[in-house]
Order: sequence, then C-alpha cells, then structure tokens
Amino acid sequence: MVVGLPVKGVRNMSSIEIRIQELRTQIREHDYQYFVLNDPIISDAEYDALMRELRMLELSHREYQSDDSPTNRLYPAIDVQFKKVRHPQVMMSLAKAFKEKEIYDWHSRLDKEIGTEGMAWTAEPKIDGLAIALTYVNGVLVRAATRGNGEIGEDVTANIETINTVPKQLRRDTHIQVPSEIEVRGEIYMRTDEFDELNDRLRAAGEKTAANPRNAAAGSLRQKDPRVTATRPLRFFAYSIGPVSGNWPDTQWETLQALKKLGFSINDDTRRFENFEALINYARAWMMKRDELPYEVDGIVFKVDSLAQQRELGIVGTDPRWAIAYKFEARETSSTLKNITVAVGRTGVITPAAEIEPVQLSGVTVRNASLHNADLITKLDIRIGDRVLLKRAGDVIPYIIGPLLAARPADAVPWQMPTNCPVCGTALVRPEGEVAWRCPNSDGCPEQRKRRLEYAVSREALDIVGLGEQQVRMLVEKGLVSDIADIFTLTPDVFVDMEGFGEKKIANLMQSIANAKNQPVLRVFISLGIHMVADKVAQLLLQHFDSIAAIAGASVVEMSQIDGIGPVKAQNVAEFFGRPGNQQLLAKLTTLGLNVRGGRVAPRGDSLAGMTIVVTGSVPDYTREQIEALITRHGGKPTSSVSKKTTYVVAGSEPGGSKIQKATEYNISIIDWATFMVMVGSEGDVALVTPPVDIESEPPATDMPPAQSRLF
DNA sequence: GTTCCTCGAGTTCT
DNA sequence: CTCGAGGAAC
Repeated sequence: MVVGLPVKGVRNMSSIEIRIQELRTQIREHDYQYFVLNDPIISDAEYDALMRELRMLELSHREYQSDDSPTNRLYPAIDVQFKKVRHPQVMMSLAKAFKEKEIYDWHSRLDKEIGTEGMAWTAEPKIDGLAIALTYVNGVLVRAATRGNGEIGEDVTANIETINTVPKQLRRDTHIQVPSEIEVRGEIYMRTDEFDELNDRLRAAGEKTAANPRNAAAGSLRQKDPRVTATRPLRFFAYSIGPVSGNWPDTQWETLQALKKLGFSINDDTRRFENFEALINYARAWMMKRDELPYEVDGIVFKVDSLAQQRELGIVGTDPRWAIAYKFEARETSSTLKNITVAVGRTGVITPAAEIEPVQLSGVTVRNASLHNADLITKLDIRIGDRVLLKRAGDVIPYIIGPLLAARPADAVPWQMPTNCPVCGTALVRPEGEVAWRCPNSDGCPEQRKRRLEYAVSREALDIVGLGEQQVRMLVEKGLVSDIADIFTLTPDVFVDMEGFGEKKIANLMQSIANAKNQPVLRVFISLGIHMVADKVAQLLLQHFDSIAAIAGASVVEMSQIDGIGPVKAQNVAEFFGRPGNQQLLAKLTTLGLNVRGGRVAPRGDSLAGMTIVVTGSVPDYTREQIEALITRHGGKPTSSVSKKTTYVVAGSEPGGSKIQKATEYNISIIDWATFMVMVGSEGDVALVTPPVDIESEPPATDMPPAQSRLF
C-alpha cells in the first residue's frame, strides 16, 4: 500500500512537480465536469491517459505523492474503525406526509405561523440512500459521518474518500469564497442500473448480494477495507449544510447552487416555487416520473426556501416545521412470515408460497407472496417467523427479497419441503438436475387434473369465458366433469340450482362453450396441457405435422428434427400420447367436432419482416395477445425478453423497467405505440393487401431510428 | 463444453 | 415479472 508523504511549505518547484500539480488540477476539473455537470469535455480515453501519466509520475517520484491526489482515491491507506462521532449540529428527521391533503395542511400551518405571502419553496427528490455529513476545513475533507440517530453517527471518512462524487477538496470558484469550515450534508446512494451490475458481479463471485440499492449503499459504506468500498458504485448528492463559517447565502436554493460551485453533485430535478399550486403539480408529475429515474426515489422533500424564515419557524419535537417529506407509496416493505404452504400445479410442480402478515405495499394489501422453489428458500435462508423484505415485481406480483436477519426471532424455524403430495399423498420426486419437486401422479392426482382443466379453459387455450377456477373446481367436485371433452357435453340443466348461476349466466356459458368448439387447432392442442408445449412449440409442431393425430403418431426422432424442438421436448410429447387416456381424449375431442387439424395463419403484410419485437407496458384498445398476433401477421416475430437480437422494443404506458434497461444496454431502439402503428400501417390489423410472404426470405433494408444516446 | 436466446410455468390482488 | 431449463450457436 502506498503511503503519501505530506509536502508542506512553499519552495521552488521542479518541472516534474509542476506537471504533477497541473495534472491533478486538470483531473479534478474533469471530475467536476463529468460527475457534477454530467457533461464531460474530454473522452474517457483522454481522461484515462491523464490519470495514467499522473500515476506514473507519482510512482517514479515518491516525494511528490500526496494524500489528496486524485490517484489516491482508490487506495486510501487508512484502517477503518467506524468511531462514533457526535454531530456538532443535530441531523434532524423530517415530518412525513402521505396524502396531498397533508401537504396543504402543512401550507396552512406555515400560513398561520408566519404567513405565506411572498414565501418560496424548494422541492427536492428524496433519494433512497443514506444521509451523510461531510466536514471540510480549509477546503479539505477531514471527516465524513453517517447520520446515525441524528446526534451520534459513525466516522466513515476512509470509505467516503473512495467515492468519486465526493470532492476531497472543495473546488475553487471565482463566484464564491470557500468557507474555512463547512459541513455539507447529503445522500449517499447507488443508481439502480449500477446496483444491478454490482449484484451480478457479487453473484458471479459467489458473494452475498444486496437486497436493494439502499442496503447495498449502506453495506458498501460499512466495509472494513476501503478498497472494497472503492469498487462499489456509490454516488453522492448534496442537499444542505450544517455549521458553516463566514458568509453563506440565506436561501436553500442558493445553498444548492453554492454547493454545486464548490464541486458537489446536486439533484438536477430540484426546483424552486413561488406558487404553492405549482409545487403540488410538481409533486403529481413526480409520482408519474418515478419509474424513469436511474435511482430509487421514495418521496419529495419540500422546504421553505428562506433560511431566515426557517429559523423563524423553528422545530417541533424532532422535526423542523419548515420542511416536510411527501412520501410515495412504499414499493418495498417488511412483514412477518407466518407460514409457508405449498401448491400443486398442473404439471405436478410443488410451489411454496409465503403466507405473511397482511401489509400495504404499493397500494394494495399483500397477504401472500411467491417463493418459486425450495432451493430459493434455503439459499435466502428464510425461516417461518422471520421478518421478511417484500417487493412487488414490476409493481404487481409480490415476492420476498430476503429475511431481515437482524430482526430474526429466536424461535424462527427453517422450513422443509414436504415429502408427500399435500393433495394425493404420493411421494414427491425431484427429477435429476431439476430444482422443482414434483408429484409424479399426473393422471391420478385430483389437484393436477383440476389445474389442467383450468388451464384448458383459460384465455391462452380454449378461452371459455365464464369458466374460471371456482367453476372448474365445482364441476369436478360434483363429478360432472373429469376431462376437457366432458365440458362439451354439459347441458344447461346441470347448472340450474347451482350456486352462482342464474339463467343469464348459464346461457352465456353455454354460448361460450359452443364458441370454444370452433377454436383453431392451435388452441385445442395447447389445451391438452402437455408439459413444455405452449404457444410457440405447439405452433412448430402443427406446422410440421398439420394435425394433432399426426403429432400423436410421430416418433421422438421425427419431432426432434424440427428446429426448436429437441429430444427432451419431443420425449415429453411422445410420453403424453403414450398414455392411453390421452389418446382416448384426443379421439373424444375429434368426435365432438373440435378442430384437430390444419389451419396455418397466413401473414397479412411484411412491414415487420425479419424483425424481432418485444412489447412492454400496455396500450389502449389492444391486449398483449392481440399485439403479438398483429406482429406475427405482419411478418414480425414477437418475443417476451429483450436480447441482442431484438430489433425494437415497443413501449406502452408503464413499461417494464428491466426491459427498457436491457434495451438501453444493448442499444436497441425503443419506440412508442404510435410509431409502431405507423410501421404496421395506420389501419394496423385491417390492412390486408400484400400476399403471404416467404418467411425465409431476406428482410428488406429498413431505416433504423437513431440509436439511444448514452446516459453520460 | 460453454454461452446465449427463448420459451414455459407459476404468481398477486381487485 | 421472474425463474429455470431446453435448444441452438459458437
């Protein structure tokens, strides 16, 4: 480890020393351009060249090394102790508001206290990170402390010094005098994309991953070895000051501008308002914008702009009266894991599900959360009784991120996968190389039969409207239905007197069953519920064999010859038809008059020929299935995940963050719905002029929209 | 033999 | 949306 020698005093400088000083100044200025202004004036390569030259000179001329050199940033030579430190001025907490009304209430209070005539406010996004206080003496960073309880925090100076966006020296600026002493406060945080990269890296190295960007930031700051912290993508936004000597601007807004001049990143979305309605509008706009930001935001902080007015308003209890945090709906929360139950799926897979103490999470009450598989529970070390961290994937499906180990009760018990099927009692098996445990009793297990029927009538398969989980359960339990064919022989009278079925409902149901008889062969085939055969694989098979009977008669080798179908899938199909009951089922469906052969859909246009398109978010008037059908009919290929081969990502409203992120990463064009509709032709679905095209032919040259620009 | 791309299955709540 | 795993490409 390199230890810097302090160089003190004024004396003649050698040309080497002059060059070193020059380089340091230049690099600091480029850091400022890059990290603070987000507007680098030299390329990364040029920057690296400057760094290299400086590092070389310092290594060959050790006498000129210095602790505050930019090269030193990554290798602080200090051992971290995390000493407790008392904040000279308490770091206060903020009053919280959860509803718009509470913001208006706050305004009324301000009005009552000192009058709001001519008052101005600032609005700053509240980044989900860690509050930190940085002390600078004579422009040099001497101490960094965590907020702790507000009065006493921990000294994390050595770790903070590794962060690029924290200046080790205040920047000299002609417009502002550097205070001899100043405490700068702000938030240490991690960007979501950099957090994901970090987790990928940790996972690859077999290390523990972090649950969210905030925890990752906190964990990174508490590293014993600053060199580890240096590898973490930490960033810093300054938002206020503590004690300061000399002159300092007397408003929050000017404070932020001054901090920016001194070399700190401030949040560019901060605004100043003289009109309270405008401030409310800003808050509303922010709720929408939340997802588009590269970092987690958990609310907005409103402050009275004038520091004089702030002093006048003072503090009540622990919270200042002049500020309020408008909190967004939490997207992550914790609750107690009450129990883990298992469900049997249609393929026999046993899936554990978490039963949790009901809790509010992004607007709904969550009682259950998915747990995927037994291995995951073991890997995360989740125990019954634990306090667990919850999140809604894509803000929809709740899942458990992990246990809060610090809060683990002594009586928390590890969970074990049952050895037998909870429904039919058959001993569970775990196929070689698979994670899932299965109930092997596929034909006999009543739960599997029910689930398969539910799937057969679902939207992806026969789409029988009016038959859902409840109805299927009832029909099976009453012994009225035991396979798909039975559904088509149901008569209206069996529903009379049945709970939940009025005359109208029965008529509708009979109609939708009749309609289902005309479903295309693809849907009939899918409704069989063969493991590993859904939309795409079913299409492939039908294209090659043209009827379900032909597939049923095909050998494993024949099927494996199809591009996209390998031995495993082929084996699965063969096994399915090898079971006698299934051959009979197919015969029954054929007799009932369902479509069991032919029917390839011809493309209606070639505007999307050769393109692979991923849709994310929702658009008006079209369901996801309809959009995918639309893409197919125009010669394109709809897929569900973004990869390097994706041509376009069509983003509707509320697009999925991870898809957009991937698209940006691979430099894939993201187009909106309107643009997409122009591409398929304004009539969209209805335009059917061009004859069917040969899918194998070369795609026509297309004018690609400009590539996405980099964030930095 | 490894990596990348896709697909399928299961999941919550109102 | 997430995960696991099959299949093809290298």
